[in-house]
Amino acid sequence: MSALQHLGELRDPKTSATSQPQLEIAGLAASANVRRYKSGETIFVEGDAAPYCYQVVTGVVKEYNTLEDGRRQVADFYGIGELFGISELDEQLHTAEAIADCAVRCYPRDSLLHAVSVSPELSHQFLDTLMTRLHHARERMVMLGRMSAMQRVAAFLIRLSSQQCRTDNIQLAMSRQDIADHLGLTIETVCRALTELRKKDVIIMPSARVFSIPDDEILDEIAHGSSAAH
Amino acid sequence: MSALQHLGELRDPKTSATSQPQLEIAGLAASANVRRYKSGETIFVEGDAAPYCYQVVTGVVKEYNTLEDGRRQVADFYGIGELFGISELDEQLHTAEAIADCAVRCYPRDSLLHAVSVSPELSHQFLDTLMTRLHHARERMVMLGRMSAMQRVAAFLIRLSSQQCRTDNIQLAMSRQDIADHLGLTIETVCRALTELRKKDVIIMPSARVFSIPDDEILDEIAHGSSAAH
DNA sequence: CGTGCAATTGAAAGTACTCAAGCCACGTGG
DNA sequence: CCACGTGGCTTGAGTACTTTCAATTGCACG
Repeated sequence: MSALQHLGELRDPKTSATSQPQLEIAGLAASANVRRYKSGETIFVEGDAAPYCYQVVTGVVKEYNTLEDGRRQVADFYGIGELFGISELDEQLHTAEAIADCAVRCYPRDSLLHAVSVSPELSHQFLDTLMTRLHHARERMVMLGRMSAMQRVAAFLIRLSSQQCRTDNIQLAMSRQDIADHLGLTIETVCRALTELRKKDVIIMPSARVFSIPDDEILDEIAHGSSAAH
Repeated sequence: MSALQHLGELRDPKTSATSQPQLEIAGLAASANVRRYKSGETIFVEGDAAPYCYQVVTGVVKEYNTLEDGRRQVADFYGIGELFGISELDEQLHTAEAIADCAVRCYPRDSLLHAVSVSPELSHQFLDTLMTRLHHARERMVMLGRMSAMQRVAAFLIRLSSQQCRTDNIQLAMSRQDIADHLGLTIETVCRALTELRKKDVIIMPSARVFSIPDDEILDEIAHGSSAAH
C-alpha cells in the first residue's frame, strides 16, 4: 500500500483511535492545572523553556515555526484530547497559538515523562502516540515533497472530514493563511484550489469556513489520482 | 530560534548523541540475530508484516514510500547504530533498502516493545529517540514546504557533513536519485544545484560521490539565507 | 455606513519539472 | 587492447505550475 493511500486512513479507527490519549492522564490530573486562551493568543514560543506539556481540553491549537523571512510552517493542528508541546529537549521546538478559544491542561514536563517511563501502561500509550505522530509526519512529507497544490488541499479537506467524522458542514477552524502554511503553499494558491473544487461541485461552501463533501470518492480521486488535475 | 537553524544543529552533541541508541539493546541481544544485505537489496516492503525492528550494524539503509506513479519519497537514511522499521502498527510503513553493503540486527518487535515498556531506562531512551526523530521530521517538513531547491541541497550537504563530523572528503552513500527523492526534487534539479555550488567553489567534488566544504559558513548562508540564490 | 481584515481574483514572473540528449567511468567480450 | 554496452550523472530547451504583486470583493463590527 502506498503512502498516499495512508493519507486517507485517518478515517480508520485502528490508526486514529490509538493516537488519542485519554482525556486525563491517570495520576497526573492533580498536578495539572487548566489555562484558558482566546483565539489568536500565543501559548508558548519556539525556544522558550518547556516546563510543561499541554493537552487540549477545548478548542483548537496550532504549532508552527517561523522562518527568518516571516514565512511559517505549521507543524500540526491539535483538537480535543491531543497532547502538544512535547520535545526531547527542555525547550519548545515550535510556537503554539490558539486558533479558537481554548482550554488547555498543563502537565509538568518532568512529572509526565517520569510517569510515562515508570508505567508500562502509559509508556505503551505514549509510544503509540509518538509513533503515530511520526507516521503522520512522514505522510505529510510525501505531501509536501511530491503532491501538487490541488492534491494537498484535497487531502487536507479529507483529513478534516475524517477527523470530524462527517461529510456535512465541516468546520474550518483555521484561516487560509494557516492552511497555506501547513501545506507549504501560498494563501492565493489555496484559494484558487478551493475555488476550482467549488466550481467543479466537488465541495460545497456555504461560507468561507464551512464546507461539505457531496461525493467523497471524487475528492479522494483528486487527492490520490494524477497530479494533472485540470 | 528558527526551525531552519535547527537543521544545522545535528552538529550539536546534545541533539544527536541522545538519538543514538546504544549499539546493542540490553537484554535483547540474545534474541536478535544479524542479517547481511548487499547494496541495493530490499530488507522489507511497505505493507509487509512487521515481526522485527531493525538496527544498522554496518552500512547505510534508506526507508522510502513509492507512489502510484512510481515516484518515491525517501523518509530517511540510517547509519550505524540507528533503529528502523519501527511503527505503531504491526505492518511496515516504508520499504527499506540497503544502499551500501549492510549488516542489520533484527529484534523481535514484541520483545522490543515489551522490554521498552517495562524498563524505565529503555523507555526513556526510546522515547527520546522517537521525539528526536519527530523533531527532525518536522525540520524536514519545513525544508520540503518552504525551502528552494538550492537551499534543500545545501542543507542536505550540511547534515551529511555534521553526521560524518568533518568537512573533507565526505562520502555520499546515496545516489542522486535517492537525494532527489529525499528532498522532494528531481534528479536533474539536484544535479544543477550541485553544479552551481561547484562552480561557485562552495563545495569541491573530486568525484560524484565525494565532496568537501572549504568554507561551511558560505554553505550555511546558502541553506539559511535568502531563497534567491543565483 | 465607513473601517479593517480575510478571502478572492487577475496578470506577470520565476522556479522546478519534463523530455531529450550528451558525458563519463566501468566492465565485458571480441 | 580497444570497441561496445550499461548505468549513473550532467546539461539543455521548452513547458507547466506556483508564486509574487496588485487590486477587488465580502463580511463583521462599531
